[in-house]
Amino acid sequence: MKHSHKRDAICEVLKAKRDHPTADMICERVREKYPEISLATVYRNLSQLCSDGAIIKIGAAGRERYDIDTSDHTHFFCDECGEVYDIFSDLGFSGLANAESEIGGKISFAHITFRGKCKNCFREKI
Amino acid sequence: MKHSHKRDAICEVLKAKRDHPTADMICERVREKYPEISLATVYRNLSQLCSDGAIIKIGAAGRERYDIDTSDHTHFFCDECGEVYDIFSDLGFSGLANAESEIGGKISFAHITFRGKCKNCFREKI
DNA sequence: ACAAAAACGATAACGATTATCGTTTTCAAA
DNA sequence: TTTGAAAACGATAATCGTTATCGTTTTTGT
Repeated sequence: MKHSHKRDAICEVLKAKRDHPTADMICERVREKYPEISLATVYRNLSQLCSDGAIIKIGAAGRERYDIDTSDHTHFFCDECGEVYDIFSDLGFSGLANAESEIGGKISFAHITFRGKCKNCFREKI
Repeated sequence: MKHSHKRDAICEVLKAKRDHPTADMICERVREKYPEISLATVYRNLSQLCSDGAIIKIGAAGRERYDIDTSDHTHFFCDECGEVYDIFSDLGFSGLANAESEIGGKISFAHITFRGKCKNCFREKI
């Protein structure tokens, strides 16, 4: 895993604040250190890091977000404020075999996301 | 639920073949009956049907697909041929409470999709 | 029959992402 | 430490799915 300085900075940004930023959020943050970095460079490095398996893309149609935690976990999108949170709890997900036998093929990947109101936004509704 | 002729035709197309077509697939198929229909009309009617709750959009980042079956079920995307299949099996999904207490908010929606190889593509690999 | 509302087709606009291209930086071998 | 090829870069054009605009046509209720 060789890293250029800018690619390193992108990883640092992802490590520093685990809020699953979008490409342009990452670009803004890296600019605090490298004010001249181009959005193209951010995208270029993000897709490279993805194919290296160093980071993952969270499937957020139309506006991708990135996560440096590649371990198996789930994401929660707050419909109110747009924040994205990690979920590490056991989801008691046992029906994979059922699903697999229904389609008669091979499932390699289960993608789960949640939507709703986060702690803060839920409270504010009072 | 008032429907224009073209909007009806779109629903017919969705009923006729449950392969979760994209907007332009739908456009092509409707053109067999209405050769002059515009892709804009297809999109306009699809989003109207979605907000009426008559159809659902399957979250397939970058290339949306549409399903006239609005009942609670899951989708399987074949990575090989791109086809999308329904899954109605019980997924034994019991961990919602865990997830909810972890985030401390309110989960209103769980979105699950599967990826892998479908029956046909899995067989062909022999 | 007729006016208002809804739907339409063509096409421009949009926003996120990717590709192109000429320049700059990195880095290992000489 | 020079040097040359590979990698990375910034700027910007291009792409692609989708949405918005707008002037025209069709439908609908009276």
